[in-house]
Amino acid sequence: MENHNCINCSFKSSAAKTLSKEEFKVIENNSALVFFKKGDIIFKQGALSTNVAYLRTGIVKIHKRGPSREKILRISKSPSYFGIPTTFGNKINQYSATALEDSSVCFIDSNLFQNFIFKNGEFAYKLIVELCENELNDYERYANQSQKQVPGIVAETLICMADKIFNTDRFNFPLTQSELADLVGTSRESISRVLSDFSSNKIIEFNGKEIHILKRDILEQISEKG
Amino acid sequence: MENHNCINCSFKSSAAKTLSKEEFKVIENNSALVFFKKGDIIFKQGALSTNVAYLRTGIVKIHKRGPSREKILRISKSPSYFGIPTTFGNKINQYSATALEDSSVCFIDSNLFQNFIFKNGEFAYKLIVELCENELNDYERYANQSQKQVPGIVAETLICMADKIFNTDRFNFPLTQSELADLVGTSRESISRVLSDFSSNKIIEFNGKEIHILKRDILEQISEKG
DNA sequence: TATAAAGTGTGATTAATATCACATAATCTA
DNA sequence: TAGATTATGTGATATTAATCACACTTTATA
Repeated sequence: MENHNCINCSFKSSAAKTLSKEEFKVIENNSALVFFKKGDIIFKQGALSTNVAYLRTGIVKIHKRGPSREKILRISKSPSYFGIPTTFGNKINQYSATALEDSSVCFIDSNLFQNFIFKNGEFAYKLIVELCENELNDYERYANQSQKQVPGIVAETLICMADKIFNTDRFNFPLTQSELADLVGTSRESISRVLSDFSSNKIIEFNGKEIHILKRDILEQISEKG
Repeated sequence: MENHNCINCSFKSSAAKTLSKEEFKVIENNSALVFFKKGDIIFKQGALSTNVAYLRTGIVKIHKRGPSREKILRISKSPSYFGIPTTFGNKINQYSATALEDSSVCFIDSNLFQNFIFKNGEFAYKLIVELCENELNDYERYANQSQKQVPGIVAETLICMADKIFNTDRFNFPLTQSELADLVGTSRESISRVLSDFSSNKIIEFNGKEIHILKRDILEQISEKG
């Protein structure tokens, strides 16, 4: 559970490392590397999906239309696969992916990918392990968030971002407050109030885009209390 | 996405079918079939996990301690695997499983299981597909529930149970109201009130344990509205 | 079968947060 | 750089559902 690099965790590229150089070349030669600007849609819910997406550089959000609004399911930073469930689980994308920073994505043909799974047991096994870790992580967040109040979830999210995406307590926040609301499942206004509150209590510092966690212990306390 | 047989969907045994008779015998001979009574704990969060659990008969709940209460992550009916993520994702169980009805579970040694993945690409591939479907289903429920109010989630849950577990609109409800509260993420009292309300409006009929969906269209409407 | 334990129903109250309304600030874009 | 668009801050109000309290009912168990 240590290799994760996103909120609610996409899996890392460790599976890919089990391929030999030759095998990896086959993948490289048969896949398109595409660059996306911040804000660009990488793939869209409802569209046909025939490729596995592998994030080489950048940060993306995985999101899905809910009954009344958009829900951000996870945020994933490179390197990670992020299109496997939607490609192998269904012919039609069940969620969208959008670049939060300039990003590059390798689209691997799903038949090619399937071939490697068939032929390379170790590769398949690592994929399975990573999908499992992913699921455990979903469960963790799912169990937490349904029992916490807004300040607790926001605190948890900030800590998680610092630890799993940026590896520092000071970073440029990749989301608007509306998006953060869609991630934690609350309203934009509530986010604004919670952040103001954290800020006026000197728990965090933020000016527009940059977040600086000043009192991590208190933030953790708020997160644990709910 | 059609093969599912649980709420928020565990995967079916289709992967196992790709094994030859001989291969399947090896698994059968090296795994223990254990019977559980309603209410028995099958495995427990925090315990060491060295087996993959395959539900042969019965219904189980997968649950996890949250910060303030228990959260039911999914309900799974046979036939299905339900211990893969916790076995391959971590050495320690990240969630518990408890029998909701008398059940029988086949515990397959994880090394043996891993062996089959290594050797049988088709088996591995089907497992991957099913894990992916699982994840998409989690996403679906996750996106829905965070945006619906209690009556909407309860309506959705009842419909889902009727369709995916019992295949009929009249069934013995496998959960207490407290458990249903832990599943949908609300309080026991709210569940009681919502069910009373549905009942007095003749949308459902229920006497203790038996649920009968009388007006499915209205229930669906409530579910969609939120 | 008596007694305990677990589960359920329902009113009153409280608390959290959604919603509405609008002001202000930042940022795109022609 | 002007004007438009998008993002944010904040008060007032409404609403949903949590919590508390307790009666009642069903189910276990000695």
